Amino acid sequence: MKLSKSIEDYLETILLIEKETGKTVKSVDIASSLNVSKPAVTKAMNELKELGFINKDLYGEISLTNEGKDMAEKVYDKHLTINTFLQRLGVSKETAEIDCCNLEHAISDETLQKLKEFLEKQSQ
Amino acid sequence: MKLSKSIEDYLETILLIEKETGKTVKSVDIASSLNVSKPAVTKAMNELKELGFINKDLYGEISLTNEGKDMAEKVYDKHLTINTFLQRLGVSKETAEIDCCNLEHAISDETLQKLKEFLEKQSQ
DNA sequence: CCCACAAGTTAACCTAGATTAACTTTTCAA
DNA sequence: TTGAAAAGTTAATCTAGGTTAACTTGTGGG
Repeated sequence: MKLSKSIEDYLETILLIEKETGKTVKSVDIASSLNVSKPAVTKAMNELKELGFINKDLYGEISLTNEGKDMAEKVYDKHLTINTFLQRLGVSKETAEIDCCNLEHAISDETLQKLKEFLEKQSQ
Repeated sequence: MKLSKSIEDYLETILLIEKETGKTVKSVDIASSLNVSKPAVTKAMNELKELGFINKDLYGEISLTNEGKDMAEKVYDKHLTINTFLQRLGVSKETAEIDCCNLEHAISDETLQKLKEFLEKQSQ
């Protein structure tokens, strides 16, 4: 299933807030984390619920379903791999963090795999 | 100046058609090359003209201005660099070509520079 | 030369993903 | 316990970048 950049960003953000806080996620935290408005979050959450990626009822808090968690972990894994790869290449921490947020939505599984292989070879 | 992915794609396409044919470019060729409709090209050309990147009058043919050519070359350079880099990493020709079309719009100048340095080191 | 078809444009519309304004619901501190 | 502030939702709107349908303009072969 190919998700939009936007939807991937929401999924990833929910995962990160869950990881950080260990709690269910509030809409307002997603909004401030992604720098979007509250209604933008409401709409995105409706879509994520439709897709079966989150549990949420009206005015309720947000948590990832198993399927949602899988998808979010996949996106976040790309993020981490690309970030590490770029820094290994000599890109600054700051630029690597910015770039990987964009690149993570544009990279194929095959290429991601090659990045991982490169990193493994390097660390041996 | 930060251009949209879409505008970058149009610029790059015009450059490639110019390179291939050595002539001015027809709207219909851009449409078929990018797999978009003719009206989509008309709109994009209006925007590119506004931006000073192409010369064109109503019902006329299309050519890049110096500024447009610079921008287009910059995008195409990213394309080539990323393509070469990915293949050097072991990514298949086919996937490299697909991925670099997406990645070229998402990568910073700093990261591009590091890719180039990597390729130079490799070839020494 | 002329007209049929190719090329280009215009208008109306669609979708995704945002926004602001105004409303409803929830929560927590006095 | 209650009411003000915080959180969430709804409605209306915007923008970018597409589409199709219908129109206008350009052009080359008979």
